[in-house]
Amino acid sequence: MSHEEQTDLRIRRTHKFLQEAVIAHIIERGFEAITVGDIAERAMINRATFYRHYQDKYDLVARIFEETANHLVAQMQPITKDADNRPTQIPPAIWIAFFTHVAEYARLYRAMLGKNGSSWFAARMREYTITIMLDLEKQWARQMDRTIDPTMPPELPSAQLAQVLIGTIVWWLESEDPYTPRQMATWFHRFAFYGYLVALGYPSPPPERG
Amino acid sequence: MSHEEQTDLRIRRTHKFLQEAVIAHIIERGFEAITVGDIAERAMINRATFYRHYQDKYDLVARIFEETANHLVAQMQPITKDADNRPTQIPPAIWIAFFTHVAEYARLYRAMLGKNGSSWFAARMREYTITIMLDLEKQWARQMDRTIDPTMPPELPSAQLAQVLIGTIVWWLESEDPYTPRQMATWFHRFAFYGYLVALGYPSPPPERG
DNA sequence: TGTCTCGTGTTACCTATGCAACACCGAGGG
DNA sequence: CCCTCGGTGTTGCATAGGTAACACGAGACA
Repeated sequence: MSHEEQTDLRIRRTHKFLQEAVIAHIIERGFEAITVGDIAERAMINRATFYRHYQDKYDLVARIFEETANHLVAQMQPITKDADNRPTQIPPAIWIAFFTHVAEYARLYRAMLGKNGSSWFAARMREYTITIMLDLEKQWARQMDRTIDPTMPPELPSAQLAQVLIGTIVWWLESEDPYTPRQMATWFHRFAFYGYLVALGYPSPPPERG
Repeated sequence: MSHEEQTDLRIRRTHKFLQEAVIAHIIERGFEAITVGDIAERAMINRATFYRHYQDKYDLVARIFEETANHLVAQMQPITKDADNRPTQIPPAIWIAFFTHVAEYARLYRAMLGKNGSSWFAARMREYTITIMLDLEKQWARQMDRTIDPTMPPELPSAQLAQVLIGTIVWWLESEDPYTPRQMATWFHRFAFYGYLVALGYPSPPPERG
């Protein structure tokens, strides 16, 4: 964050324009048809400069998701524990923000995750979500007492959660009905997080509020 | 034009972003309230870089108009003479393009030319229109035979034309009714250009078409 | 009155980017 | 078969731009 703020203005500009350009192109023509030259031209960035920042177009798209995800996670700090030592904010505003982001770039995510999408992107998104959740678990473990089944692979709940998240998004994007980000956040959270918290060792799911 | 194309990509970017930034700020907050720092920050351009390209915010806005005007003039080349050796294309498509541009940046021009506008901008716009018209007259003079009243100051018709143009724009922007750019182009041309051409020495106004 | 803040211009130094050229590769196409 | 063509990825050099600092002037305000 503040780490991001103090990078050279030119670098921030370059990242921004390349990201906007590739998103626009994905929406218009799909991902596979795009060349690095297309992206660079639209972004008004020299192609050589592209390679100084990203390995290829896959790297660029992957980092777009990662950066927004990081941004969202950074806002997750206000998660606190309630009187019973359980996470509050249910469904967390952060998930509403996340689904709002997905809605905003619906055509992008549909292009990347849908039937003609790039499977590497779904895989990458899953991977990254897992690492994020593992990090968050460590923070929470510091904050709360909980007893974990020692035979359970520790990354399993995160993998399950990531899978539910992507599945929810795909279903949403292909759904006919215009459900709101808040609805999706609620339903995702209700389904995924209670099982997730129980899997992590919380004896009973916290009550729903908000 | 091709001159513009071969300038350094960074310079084109910088100009573009500074121009977009100042226009957005003018529309939002008016011209006088803006500082160079505001423009630079919004454009993601360092303030020092601003001064490498423009003297101050006045210079920037003036050049925006001048560049669009130059662009429009460059498209005026297809003006030809008809069988009677008079300019064709009436009302010229170029004036429709011009009023379309004004419509697009209506809030900008309203802010700059309206009652609370900056009088220097109107003056600058008038000046620049005059120089453009004088240049065009020279080209036409090469192409056509015409007899000019030798006692008439040669820049007067251009000054009159510029004044009519600005007056037409101001009236349009403050008008309640949504006249189209084509209508405005027609009415401007009908009023201003016939007198203009006669003043330049054409014995009779060309017939209306298009 | 002094000084504090804010906007303006300007400068010296460093760096990110543009540009042009290059080799490489895979897909067509004669 | 060779051959072009388009896209990839890389490199050396020139330069536009970022950064931080500076002096200056014009209010605001005690």
